[in-house]
Amino acid sequence: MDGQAATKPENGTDSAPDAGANKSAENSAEAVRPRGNNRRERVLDAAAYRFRRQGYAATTMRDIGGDAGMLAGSLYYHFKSKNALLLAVHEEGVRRIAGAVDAAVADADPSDPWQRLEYALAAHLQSLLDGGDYAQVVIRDLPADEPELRTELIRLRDEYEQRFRHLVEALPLANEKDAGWIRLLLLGAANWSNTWYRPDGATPAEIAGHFVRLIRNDKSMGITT
Amino acid sequence: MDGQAATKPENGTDSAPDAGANKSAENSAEAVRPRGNNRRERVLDAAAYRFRRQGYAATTMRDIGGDAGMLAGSLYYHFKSKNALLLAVHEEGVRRIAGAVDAAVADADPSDPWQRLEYALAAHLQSLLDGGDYAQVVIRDLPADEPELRTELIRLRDEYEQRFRHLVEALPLANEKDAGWIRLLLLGAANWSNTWYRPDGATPAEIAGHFVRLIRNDKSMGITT
DNA sequence: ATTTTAACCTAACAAATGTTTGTTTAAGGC
DNA sequence: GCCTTAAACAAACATTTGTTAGGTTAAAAT
Repeated sequence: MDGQAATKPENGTDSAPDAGANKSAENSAEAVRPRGNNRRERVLDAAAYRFRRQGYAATTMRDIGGDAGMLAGSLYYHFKSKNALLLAVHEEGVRRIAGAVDAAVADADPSDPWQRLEYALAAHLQSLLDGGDYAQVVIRDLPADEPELRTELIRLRDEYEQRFRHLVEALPLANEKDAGWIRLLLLGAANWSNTWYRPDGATPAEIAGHFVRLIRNDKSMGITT
Repeated sequence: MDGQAATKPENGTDSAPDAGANKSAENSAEAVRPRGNNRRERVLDAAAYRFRRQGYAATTMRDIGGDAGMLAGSLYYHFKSKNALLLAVHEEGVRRIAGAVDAAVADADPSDPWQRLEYALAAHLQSLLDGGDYAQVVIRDLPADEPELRTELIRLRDEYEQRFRHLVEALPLANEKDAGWIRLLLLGAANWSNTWYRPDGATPAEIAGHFVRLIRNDKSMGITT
């Protein structure tokens, strides 16, 4: 009984990220040449996509494989375990969001610490809300089991948030002790924003502007020009 | 026949919430009379405990059963499914945190909307940080699968947060449009606080005080007395 | 043409999962 | 004493899980 090809996954039931890349576009060397490790990127994209929507525990290797256009077992050619996949997503996420924030800060007026903070917060929000799934996973997905992995992921995130610690400490505040609270207030509200953010509402830059303005008020003291 | 008692879980391997209630205290009617539905409460406590630490997806019915002092199958006498357990934890959590906030607001000066907001935020933080596991689950655990359940859980939380909408709208603001941003800023930062909160640091009331003060500044306009 | 190798598939494994079914225990009412 | 019933157990169930082992394909190197 049974045994008649019960499982036939073939390709994902719902192509999530972009499972249609190997069509008939054989112009030169893209679809017909999986020689480069561009498939690993697809796998990572699929993992980030699923981890963001369902969380780590609720995501199966078959989910990821389906989205990446391969079977679950094939994933182990690119990553040695599910944990390794999560770690890779986190690392890439931190890389992206940190790069975005650094670039935004570099664009700001070096003599205006409030603007620097606002630009950084806007980039943080942009990465989190409109940017891909990677940043979201970094912020939200911290599995409780496997404490070693958890420690490593927290270390990655703390290293990133260090930037905001410096940005806030550079503010001209009446009470320097407020720096820590301002950072916790802004970063916490930002990291929570995905629960209420709507693409048709305020943009990340606008949100950052509102948040910074609310706590700025007249707290600045120097900066006369 | 047989009866070698292969599996003998008896009581949890690590008594998590408080698995030591049926000792030898048979004073009148507690340990010897499981007639009341006091076991259901233990099950709910265990579920809240696990859901908070591991999240919904990573928690197994055997985990909960172990903590509650029974086998996984026995849980189905009290709750008809794992989803039902999560829903019950959410309902109880909303009941508790809403009750705490309402009580705190009732204690505040009715003519001082800033104090009312601060007290409410303090109670919210207290429930979230020092209060049991229920409130934490309400805030953090929203499983993505089973959209019906998710919708119901979000409805529960939104109903609760409605209180803050009213509290913020009662503030004497220079720009009324800021009410929404203030609510998102404060509530977001509060809901994120469990990632950095340490019991030996600032108390929930102190945290609420700092947060409210940071955005208050001189935004108030009425309230001369 | 042959070999190599990156990339993937097929097929299974053992363990864990949520849940169900039938049975047992013990307390309380009659 | 018997009967009812709340509460739990014991044992399985059908899937699903992460992971592995060996086979297959096609492009690249020799």
